[in-house]
Amino acid sequence: MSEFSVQMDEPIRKFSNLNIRIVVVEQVDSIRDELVHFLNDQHQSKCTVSFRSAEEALDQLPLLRPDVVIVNIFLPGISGIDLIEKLRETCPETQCIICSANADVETIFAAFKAGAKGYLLDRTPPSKILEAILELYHGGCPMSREIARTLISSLDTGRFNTEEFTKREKEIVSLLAKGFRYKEVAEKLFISMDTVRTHIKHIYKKLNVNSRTDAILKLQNGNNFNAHTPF
Amino acid sequence: MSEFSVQMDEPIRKFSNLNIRIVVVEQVDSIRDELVHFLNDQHQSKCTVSFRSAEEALDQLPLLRPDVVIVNIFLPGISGIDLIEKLRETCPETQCIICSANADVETIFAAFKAGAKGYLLDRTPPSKILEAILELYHGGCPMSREIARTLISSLDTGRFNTEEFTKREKEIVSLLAKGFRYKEVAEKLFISMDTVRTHIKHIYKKLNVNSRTDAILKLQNGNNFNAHTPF
DNA sequence: TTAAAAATCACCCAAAGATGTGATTTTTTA
DNA sequence: TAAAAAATCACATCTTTGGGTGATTTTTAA
Repeated sequence: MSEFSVQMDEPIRKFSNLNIRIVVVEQVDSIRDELVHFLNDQHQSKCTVSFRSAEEALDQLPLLRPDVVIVNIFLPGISGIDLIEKLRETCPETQCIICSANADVETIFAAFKAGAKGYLLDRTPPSKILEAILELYHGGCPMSREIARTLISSLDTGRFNTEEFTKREKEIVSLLAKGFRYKEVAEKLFISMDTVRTHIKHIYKKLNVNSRTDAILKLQNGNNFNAHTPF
Repeated sequence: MSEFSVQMDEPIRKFSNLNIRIVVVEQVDSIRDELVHFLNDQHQSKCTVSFRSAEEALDQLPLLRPDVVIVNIFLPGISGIDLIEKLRETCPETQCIICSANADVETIFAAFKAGAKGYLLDRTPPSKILEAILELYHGGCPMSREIARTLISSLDTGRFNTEEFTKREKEIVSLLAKGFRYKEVAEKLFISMDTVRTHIKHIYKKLNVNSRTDAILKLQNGNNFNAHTPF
């Protein structure tokens, strides 16, 4: 069995001749060469070019416009994440998979925010990288198991007991989170500003916070950490 | 080839006798029965019990404590998401996969926030559901391709041109976003509150906002919508 | 139908935030 | 090294927010 997050009713044509055009950006010669050779040995993929730094890649990629770029996060000079960030401008059709030894939430988010569509751990063997490429090519977002778990678990934390809120309070919380001023909330809901204030007092009491930002953080990230979380 | 987000250097033992204990919660008799029969025909899985509503499931599951529960999001009465939410208390070891026809970001986030560890589209055939179960059992987070794409793309949006900020401004933005008061920021950075104010003025000007919340929203969600976005 | 919960409003005060103007020192870079 | 950018601080003012107290009306649920 295999890898990556995939749409399940559309099996991947593992043995068809896709000739997906791939570029590898990896500083370490041995790793890069092994991967490039492997990809060229397969009938689904073709990797005629590779780079050892983001700078070189940025120079050439807009001309090459490959289907997929495999980027190591750790590069000399510009990082893999910044490279992906820049490629979205110059190579909008190209999809990127990032390879990283890091599996912390911050790095994962940074990579996906930058525009990566896949995230593999560094030690992933070439055969599995090819599977990820195929997965990506077919519309999925290939991730190492650990990455998927970290990502999904980071969404999990939150869940403040929003059931505690009344209907009106939920409306107000939602407007607060969008940045509306008390006055604007009042106008939107056709109630007085003092009433808005009262609702907010109740909301803050229930959330055990005392500022809008803390309330939003608590509702977004769960009971998590913010500046005023006592340790 | 196959499915789901997976750790790639630990191949799943597809043909071993795992006997993963599974429970299915699905309202539609035909779908439920087909899945249950399929799972019982496999040597890796065993599904001796199934329910057609969350209420029934909540009653029995704490006693059964299965390895995996397959929950349809659409159930009579309590929804699949709420069921998962409640199970985390009463069945903390049990892992849940949700099945849903919905593929919108809100529902996806709600499911994972509730504690789901996998998310499959409704039309997923039993054989693929089994693959998802195996994937989950091995520490992954199985998702339909479309789900993974929607989830990852939702992270992508943001990315305000953070390059515009100076080093100091980035520090201050980060503290602001965590809910620290001006005074606290000043103390943390060993500068005066007036200096903090000055930096924040510059930050707001660059972001073209005029409140902390709007700044955070802009940095989180990109140039997106907030209360004061002109239409 | 009665008690509880939710929603409404008012008034007051203090704390925090936003905005403007002006200025000095340090660091970066052309 | 000279100009530009970044970082620092001060003072003033006004707006917004947060918190306390108290009260009435409407809705919900026991």
